[in-house]
Amino acid sequence: MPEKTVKKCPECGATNLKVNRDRGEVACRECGLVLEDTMVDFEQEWREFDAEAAEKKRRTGAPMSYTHFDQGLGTEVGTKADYYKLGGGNKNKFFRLRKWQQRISTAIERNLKLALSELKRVSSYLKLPSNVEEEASRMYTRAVQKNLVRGRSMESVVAGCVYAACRRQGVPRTLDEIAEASDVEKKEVGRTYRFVTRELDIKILPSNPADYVPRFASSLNLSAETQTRAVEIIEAAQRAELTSGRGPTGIAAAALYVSSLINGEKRTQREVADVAGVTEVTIRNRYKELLEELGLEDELNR
DNA sequence: AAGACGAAAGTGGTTGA
DNA sequence: TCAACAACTTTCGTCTT
Repeated sequence: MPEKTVKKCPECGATNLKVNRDRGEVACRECGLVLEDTMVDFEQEWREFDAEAAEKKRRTGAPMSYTHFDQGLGTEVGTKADYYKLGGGNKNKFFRLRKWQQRISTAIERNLKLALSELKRVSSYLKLPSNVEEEASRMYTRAVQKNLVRGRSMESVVAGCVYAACRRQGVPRTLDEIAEASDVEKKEVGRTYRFVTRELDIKILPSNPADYVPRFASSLNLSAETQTRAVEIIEAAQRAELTSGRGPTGIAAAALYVSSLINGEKRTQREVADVAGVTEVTIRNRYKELLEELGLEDELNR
C-alpha cells in the first residue's frame, strides 16, 4: 500500500481524513469530499486455506452506496436460528437488542428509505449525474443523523441536499428547477439548503456562471463556438469584476445572448431569459455592462 | 408586429444597529 | 427586531427593425 501524501482536505482544511480501502477512497470526514478515488490495491494481503478462513477474510459483496438507506450493508440482529445457540442468561440480552434494532429501524431507517427514493426520483427527473446523487444522499444521511429533519418536511430537506450537491459538483441547477422537480416551494428549498449546509458545515463556493452555459446553450440549440465564446466573455467579465454580487444565471444568460449575436445565431432576449429563468430586463442590464466594460461593440458591428 | 429599451415601483432576502 | 439596502422582477410606455 503506497503512502498517501495528502494530509489536509483542500475543501475545508480539516486534517480529519478517512481512508476507505473497500471503496478505494480517501475522504474528508468533515465535508465528505473525496480526495482520492483512484487508489487501487492490487495485492491480495491474505490467503485462504479453508472455507472458514475464506468466509472471514473475503470482503466482497454488493457495492456500498449511500443511495441505499443502509449503505447497502444490512446488519440484523439474528433471528430464531441464533436464538437457540444462546444460553439462558443471554436470551434477555438477545431480545433487548432485537427490540432496539426494531426501534432504530422504524425511526431513522424508514425515514431514510423513503427520503432516498424521493431523492432518486428528483435526481432522475433532473437527469443529474450519479456523483451528485451520491453526494446528496450522503448529505441527507448526515442530516437525518443530526436530527435536522425534525420540523421540516422530508421533501424540502431532500431538495436542499440536491441543490447543495449540484453546486458542489459544479453542475448547478437553478432553485426554480429544483423546486419544480421536488414540488417544494423555491423559498423553502433555499431555506433548507442554507440550514443544512450551515448545520453540516458544508462549504459551498459561489457558483460559476460558466457552469450554466452548456445547459442553457443546448436548450437554445446554440453551436459549440457560441458556447465557447460565452465562456470567454464570462471569464473576461470576472476579471473586470463585473460578476460579484450578481446572479450567476443572469450573467450566463447575458453572455450567451451577446455571443449569439456575435456568431450570427441570434436569439431574442426573451428566449434566452426563459431558459435561464431570469427576465429580459436583467439580461439587458448585464448585457449593457458587458458591452461597456469589455468593449465588445466592435465585434457586434461586423 | 415583434423585439429591444429603459424608467419606476414592487418583492424577497441579507445585513447591521 | 427593525430599517436600510442591493439585486432582481413586474409592468408599462416608447423606440427600432
